Amino acid sequence: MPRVNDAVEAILLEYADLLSILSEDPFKPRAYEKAARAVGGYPADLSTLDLKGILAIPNVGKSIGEKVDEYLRTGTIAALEELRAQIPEGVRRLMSVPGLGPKKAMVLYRELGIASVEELMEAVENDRLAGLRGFGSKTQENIRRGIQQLRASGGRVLLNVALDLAEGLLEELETVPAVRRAAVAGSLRRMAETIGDIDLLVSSTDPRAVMEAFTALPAVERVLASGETKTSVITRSGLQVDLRVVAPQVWGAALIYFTGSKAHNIRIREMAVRKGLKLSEYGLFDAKSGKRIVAETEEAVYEHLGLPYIPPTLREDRGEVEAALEGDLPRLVELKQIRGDLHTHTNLTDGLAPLEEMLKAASCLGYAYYAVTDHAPNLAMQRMTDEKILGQRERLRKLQAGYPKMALLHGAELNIDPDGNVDWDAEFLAGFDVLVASVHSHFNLGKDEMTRRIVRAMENPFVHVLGHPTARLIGRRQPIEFDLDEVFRTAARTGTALEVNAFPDRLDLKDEHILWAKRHGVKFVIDTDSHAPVHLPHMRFGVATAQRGWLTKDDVVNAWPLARLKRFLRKERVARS
DNA sequence: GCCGTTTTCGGCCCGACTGTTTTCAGTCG
Repeated sequence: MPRVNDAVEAILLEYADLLSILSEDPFKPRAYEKAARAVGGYPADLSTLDLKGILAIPNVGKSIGEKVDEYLRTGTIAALEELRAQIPEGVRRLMSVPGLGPKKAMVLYRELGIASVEELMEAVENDRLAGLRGFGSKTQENIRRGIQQLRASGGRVLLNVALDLAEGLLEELETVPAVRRAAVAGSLRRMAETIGDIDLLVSSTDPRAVMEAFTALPAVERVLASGETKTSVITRSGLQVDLRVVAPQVWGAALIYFTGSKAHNIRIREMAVRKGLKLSEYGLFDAKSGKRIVAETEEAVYEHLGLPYIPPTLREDRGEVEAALEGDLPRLVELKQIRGDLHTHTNLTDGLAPLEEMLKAASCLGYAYYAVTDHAPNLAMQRMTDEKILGQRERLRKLQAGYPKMALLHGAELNIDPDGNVDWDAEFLAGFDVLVASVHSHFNLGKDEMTRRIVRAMENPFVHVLGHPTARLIGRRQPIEFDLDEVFRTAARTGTALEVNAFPDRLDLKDEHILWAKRHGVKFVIDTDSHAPVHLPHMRFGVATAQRGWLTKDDVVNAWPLARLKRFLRKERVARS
């Protein structure tokens, strides 16, 4: 179930956006943004708090606290409704065009009445922006390109958003008496990085009752179509959900069919044909007699095709059918094999929680080791100093006694500057247990320059991990451009692990690049980049992405026992210095 | 609007980049 905290976070962010358009005071919207982040990262469920409890959340004071309380009691905020009445929703969406902020969005609305991305595109095409103060030819071109980028990402949502919604719907469906089994299918079951719509599968002998219950769910805003086998709805969050209902005896065949991918299905259907069989969502049939052979479980269907079970995260027709036939399917890394997190933050820099709280939350996950890697000084906005990070190390060493089962590692997230240098000199760097180095700025270097920059950072003997290698933010920032082969070769040569960043808007490296890098003999680390305790469980998205990149336990250094991890960190340092 | 003191109001992560300006506003991270 999505937490109500997430809904409140979204509401406060909307309030902040509207204020940034309407208010001259730049600090007010920032106060709402800070409060929104604090609420999203707050460990307690807001619905369990009274006003006093709400006011205990950092950065939530009287004014915002009362608005949150109002929302929890009534489902709406009067002040927000007033702002909404002044600014059409489309104007707010203008700000999602890269390069457009609140001020320019307001100029467009006030001067030209532009209140949607579509109207903006039309205005650009008809050259109506010319002469508008602050909108020169380059700005117009940037807007045009920005809109194209926006369109390319379509109406897709991030994996965690779709999964929260889907799991909530499943929970509710499972309480319906007519529902035998219920599962997520489609791209969401394959854990693709973004999701266009949610596919749910239910088995039942009474489809009509299931459909009635489904369309009556509170999350459903509008029913697009509803029949005996398929119903499509739009949820309040704007996401489309397709529900299919099948007979219990064809569950497995239907699950394969609706999980896809389409390309994977085509491959295995072709295999069936060559064997004199026919595969559909209703089962595997003998082509001649039309008699059903198997359908009840996925395993049975694959087995009768002469295949082992293929995990959903592999079903992309990237060679998994061939590998299955050869008996070469990888034994994919699993969440329960992950022994620690090597990239996390605290409120010493831009995290939301103090060191102690992060450690406590991590130990609840049963980790054998855990690294704290706050930002280094060159990311000036974080105001890190040598004294602060050494003080943190001292605190961490003292806290170790309280965690007999979890080794506490002290690290930092270094900044790779345009020349490939990182924060601090060798002597200072040598004092850390683990160091992640990442690109945080200068995203627009030429490809060769960018490649040299990253290669140089990996050649630094103290850098263990290249953090979020392409620096992309899904739907918001394009990946930086560099020579992937060169970087992957360097990672293998220098023994630098490439990060699979599990944060849902990063998932960086992405699945295809992981698969590619693995062929170079690279080792990986799956990290959450957590900025609050509630981010630590994002590990599942990183593991799913690693699975989509065919990684096994042996490929992933934080699936190794502590002793082997330490050898990796030590050995590589010696070998390269 | 929040916070922390300077206990009643002033500061609020800081810096770079871009495109537009003619000395800077807006946007971004």
